Amino acid sequence: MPDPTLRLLSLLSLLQTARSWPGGELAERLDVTRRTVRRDVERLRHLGYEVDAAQGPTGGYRLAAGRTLPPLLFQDDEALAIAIGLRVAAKLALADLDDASVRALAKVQQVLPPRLRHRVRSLSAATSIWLSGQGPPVDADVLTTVGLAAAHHERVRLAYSGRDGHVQHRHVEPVQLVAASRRWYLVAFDLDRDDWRTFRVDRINSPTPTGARAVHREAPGGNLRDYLEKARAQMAPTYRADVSLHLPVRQARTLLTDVMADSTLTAEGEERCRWLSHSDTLDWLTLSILRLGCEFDVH
Amino acid sequence: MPDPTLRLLSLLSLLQTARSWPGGELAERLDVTRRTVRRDVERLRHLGYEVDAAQGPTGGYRLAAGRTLPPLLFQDDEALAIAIGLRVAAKLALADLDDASVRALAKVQQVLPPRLRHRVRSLSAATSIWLSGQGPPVDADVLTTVGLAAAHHERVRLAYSGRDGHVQHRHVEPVQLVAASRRWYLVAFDLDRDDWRTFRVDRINSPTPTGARAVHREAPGGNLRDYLEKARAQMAPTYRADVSLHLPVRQARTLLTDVMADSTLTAEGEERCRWLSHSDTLDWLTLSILRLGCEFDVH
DNA sequence: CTATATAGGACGGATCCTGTCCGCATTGTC
DNA sequence: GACAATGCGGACAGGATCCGTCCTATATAG
Repeated sequence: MPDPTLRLLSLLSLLQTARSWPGGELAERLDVTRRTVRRDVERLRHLGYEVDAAQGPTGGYRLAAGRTLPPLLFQDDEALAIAIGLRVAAKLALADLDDASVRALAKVQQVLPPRLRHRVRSLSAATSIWLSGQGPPVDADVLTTVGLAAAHHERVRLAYSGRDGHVQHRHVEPVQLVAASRRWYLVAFDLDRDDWRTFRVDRINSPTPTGARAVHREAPGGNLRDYLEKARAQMAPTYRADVSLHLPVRQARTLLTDVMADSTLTAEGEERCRWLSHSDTLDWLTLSILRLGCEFDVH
Repeated sequence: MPDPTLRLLSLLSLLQTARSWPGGELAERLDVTRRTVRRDVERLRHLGYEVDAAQGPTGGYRLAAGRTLPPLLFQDDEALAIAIGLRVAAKLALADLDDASVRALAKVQQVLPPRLRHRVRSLSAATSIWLSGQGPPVDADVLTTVGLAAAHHERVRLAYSGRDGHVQHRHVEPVQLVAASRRWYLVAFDLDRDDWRTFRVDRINSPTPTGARAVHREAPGGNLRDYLEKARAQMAPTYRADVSLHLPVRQARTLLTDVMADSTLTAEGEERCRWLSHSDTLDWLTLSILRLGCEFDVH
């Protein structure tokens, strides 16, 4: 192990196995002296990674939470678990995490050794069963493909199914993925229409990056944030709910944190509260309420 | 940026953003010459990480899938997404991933900066709603605590609820987490009983590592694998199902990959198949079948 | 008290790293 | 077809770094 960089990475990897390592054992594994191990630990600390050390016969080094997130080194099966977990997280489309899960998934999948790729596929298929009925089915591969294209500034050809089931072929420049009310949307510049469009990701099929670089464009309406807000409003919910929940308002608030965005909750006495919400699918609304597992009156 | 190790990590981080970086830009960011960047890329390749390079004016470097999984560097929100995804994955208790998700989760949580910890908590609470009814509720914190203790070889005190709801306090040395038929089990040495025991994790409450190191013991029955097999058999399913599914056998097999373990599937003509399965909860069985969304006859 | 841990200073020789040259190959654009 | 921007890699030299080998101090479990 002649390269100090490789040795530091190995050291990080060892420390991440969540057990305590005596310096002597580390020295043996890394094929250096104990003094060098101490120096390496010092370097890790200097890089912002907190290494706890315990003295005495039962002592040793272990990695702790520091200011900075250290580079994470995973085994094959752990990486697999992460990929699967992220696909599930992406499907849930939690508004708070927005596209972070897609970015992380793209990061992992980009470097996933080929031998693990097919296992992700099959495991992912297995999990998808348990998530059916949890909102519209979004293909994680489609998500990462268009998400990566947006990051790469690459053009993409895709098939888009309209409401009537008619399939159109589009040539677009993806810019941003947005999750809103448990749906994924893609903001992109439509080269055929020569204007900005927002696509529902669950209606996108077989997106293929063309390899051509996207032209840098002025954000739609001058400001991407504003445009996204407008787009979200346009993807407006079609159904509204106005129900009285037989729950104390505080309890309801905790239970509904996930769907609270754009909905209001007001107290109706001690034991009840009123919930004004909306969604674009009826299923979703009823599911949200049923999951609370309490009595309710519909207004 | 005087330290070559830190620079190499930064380079990895940049390359992981899934876009193409020209050498000049990297040189500027890392505050070195282009020649040094080339040398660093060479070093990364030598470490087993595949770096694609494209020549010409639109060229640049980007990270690709190699033989080895590189150290992954995440942003705060990406790490958050991973933690949440893994908690969900752990809850689903996929047999194929077994304890890989728990190990990965422990790895991430161990080094998660404090500022992110509470966000994991609240987001996790939000997601748990959508997973209710997906098997018995397992607290991800309990999982990682006992999982870490097993890895650390640390003793743990815990409260264990028996079938009758009676709570017992135990002092154990955790050895191994096992997922079987969508339940988590902990194999541990019970210090009070002075013998090996298998605990259902969903019945464990408030586990606290004592800090005391676990004594190295001979595996129960001389072989941990065998013991686990026996334990799984003991945790035997109480309910059996014998149904005819109105589905071609091949389609059923794909849909049931996740629950196939310990169940048999045989063809009954072209359009039907017969499924013999078992589970320890009735809910689970019915849910499994209902999720298929096909007609079925119960024998 | 003793054994075993971490912590860290001092020193010297070997090694490595980096910038600056250089010529070369490849590719997209004008 | 010329040009410019990109990647590739050899050679060299001065300076920085690294690492093993001493050393002592300090904390902790048994």
